Amino acid sequence: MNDAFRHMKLDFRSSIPIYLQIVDRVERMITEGILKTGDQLPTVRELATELRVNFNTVARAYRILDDAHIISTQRGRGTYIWEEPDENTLLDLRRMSLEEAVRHAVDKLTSLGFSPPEILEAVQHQVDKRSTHPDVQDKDAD
Amino acid sequence: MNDAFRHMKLDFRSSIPIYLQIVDRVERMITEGILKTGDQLPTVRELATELRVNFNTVARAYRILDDAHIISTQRGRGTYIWEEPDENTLLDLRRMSLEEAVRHAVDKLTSLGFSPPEILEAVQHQVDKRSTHPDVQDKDAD
DNA sequence: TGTATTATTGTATAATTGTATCATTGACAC
DNA sequence: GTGTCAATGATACAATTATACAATAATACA
Repeated sequence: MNDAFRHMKLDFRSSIPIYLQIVDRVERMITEGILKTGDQLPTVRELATELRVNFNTVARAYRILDDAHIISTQRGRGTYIWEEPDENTLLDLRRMSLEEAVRHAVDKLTSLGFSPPEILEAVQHQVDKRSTHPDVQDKDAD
Repeated sequence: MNDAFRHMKLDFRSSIPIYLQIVDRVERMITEGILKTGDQLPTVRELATELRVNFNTVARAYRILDDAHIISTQRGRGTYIWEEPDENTLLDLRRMSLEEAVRHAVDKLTSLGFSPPEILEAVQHQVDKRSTHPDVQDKDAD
């Protein structure tokens, strides 16, 4: 299993359900270029053992990612990153101004106890990542 | 279920509400060392049956203990004595929650056609605003 | 090869867990 | 009386787990 999955920590106390936390982690690994097109994900049972949850919980996360065409799960075969990941199609989007959106996001984060400089740094980090890992399409990576 | 819970007698005539009595008993079991970090508590329904009260009453007690970070209730999994996460885990979780929130926000905005530098600049703007006028909450912006 | 057998994969469904919401009860002030 | 409010109960719900299952792959053997 990809080492990145080993370091995937979950917060069992969070009000965010575990299966959504898993969805999030996988999406992030794709965005960051850790997972590429065609890569195999851990089996539901492997990942479940690693995370100490029931494999159905992992299966539920995979199911969501599958519905969103981010991954492709095949009974008896395994789970793979979808051939043409297009994360932008996954998001239910609303129209809002940039200013407004940013203000809301920053509001939310400061209310969670993050300081503005901290937030700025995180955004900087995100933006950097996007210029370092632009649309990776490496089919023969395995 | 831990035997200690079996001997947990409640006073239904007391003016002290049942849920508070339960809170008290659990706290006592912890200070007495009967319950240790990570131990699983009876399910709300188990304990409710044992004490002959409605399971919502037990749930209410558990909720209070959960808010106080004495126990950790997890839907579908059960209830456990709180384990204080070590410093590193805390920092990890905090960092992850920030990263994920930022990633989602940036995802959303780029999918709306804003470029990363553009987003970064908007955030910079927001952050500046807050450090110059820390009290103002920009009431009329929506 | 071909095929039977076994192991491994994800899937479907029901049971178990805590949560949210509203209804009922009972004590108490007026 | 009756209005109010906290405590408790009833019910429906959501997340997770347990179990049995079906599809695919891997293996053994003729």
